[in-house]
Amino acid sequence: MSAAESPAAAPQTPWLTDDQQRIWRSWLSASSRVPARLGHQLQQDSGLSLQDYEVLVTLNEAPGGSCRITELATMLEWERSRMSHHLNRMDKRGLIRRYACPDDGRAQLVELTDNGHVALEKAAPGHVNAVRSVLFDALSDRDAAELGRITALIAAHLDNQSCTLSGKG
Amino acid sequence: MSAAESPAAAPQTPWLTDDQQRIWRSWLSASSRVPARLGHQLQQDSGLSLQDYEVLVTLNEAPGGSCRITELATMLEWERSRMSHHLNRMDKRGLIRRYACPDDGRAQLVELTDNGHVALEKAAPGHVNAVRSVLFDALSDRDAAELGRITALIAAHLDNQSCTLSGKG
DNA sequence: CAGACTTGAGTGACATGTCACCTGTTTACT
DNA sequence: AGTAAACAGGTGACATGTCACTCAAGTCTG
Repeated sequence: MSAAESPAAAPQTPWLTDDQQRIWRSWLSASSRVPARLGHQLQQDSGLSLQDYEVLVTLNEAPGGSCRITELATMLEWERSRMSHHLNRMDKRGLIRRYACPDDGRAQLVELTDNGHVALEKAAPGHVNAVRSVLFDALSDRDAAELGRITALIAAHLDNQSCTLSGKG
Repeated sequence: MSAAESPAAAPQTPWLTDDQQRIWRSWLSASSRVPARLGHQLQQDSGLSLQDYEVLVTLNEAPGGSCRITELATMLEWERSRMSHHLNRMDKRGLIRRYACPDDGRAQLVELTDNGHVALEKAAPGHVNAVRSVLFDALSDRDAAELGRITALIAAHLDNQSCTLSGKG
């Protein structure tokens, strides 16, 4: 539901083909609805947002149970200021804790609090079920594998072109 | 980067397999980065957000150039209050206009202003190029078709299970 | 070492999205 | 008609995300 892919064709602009439009809209629909559904489930069942959950998981999996804020932001593909704001909120709720990095006076390390661990462990089973229910139950193993392969291609392509994008492709 | 798909397996909870985790994370990464990239391009080049653009396109394609607010929200898969807030903002910027529906005293119709049409026509070529550059340039025709087929399956699956989701899948 | 530059983190203002709730209209049922 | 339910839309409070900016600590270079 996003791209004006053909409002009275302009001179040099090749619009998307009908097929491409269909693909693009399916993608948009699925990629906005899946996280919406999962977010609702998580919020209902655990009082966590999908974002909270991502932070909890990433910290939980970090070697030593902690990592730098910038590192966390990189892993989550978030902007640093978003990370900072979100950690403030999670800090207030007692889910995470920050402390100075001994090796680098500029850096802060983040780790889960006990509350954070508990929240994650309570939320995880329901969330995993929801992921399966929303995504994997819809697909054969072969289709799921295809989806993984194709989304990996897209991600790799984004890495390559980095930020070289504006107007003309 | 989202799901804690195996923190010390709990009794009855089947976690995701390693393959499923990889698929899931590729999907998450691609589906969050694609709109981020497109949003930046659009904002830089046209001063429109991706959301503005979606509204403009949908209205532009609507038969008669106008439609009801709820109808618009349904097409965009947005909540109605989100629609309402966003239309307020776009109204203030002179992109859209609302007026009473003659057939139904409850309803409002929305349409593009001249400014809105101009903004869309200026933004469209760059956005289309960006979509192609970000998504279709990464994929063979066959892969793109596969992506369309699979995302359509996911969307259809979401339609079916509607909101029957909470905890156990 | 001084000064310029880079890096890690945070902040305030503002844009956007969600939730619970309100108002006015239409529809359905009796 | 009379009333309950459903519906269209809107609002305020609050959660979240972005942008431009600041500050402090490390790094590099003459």
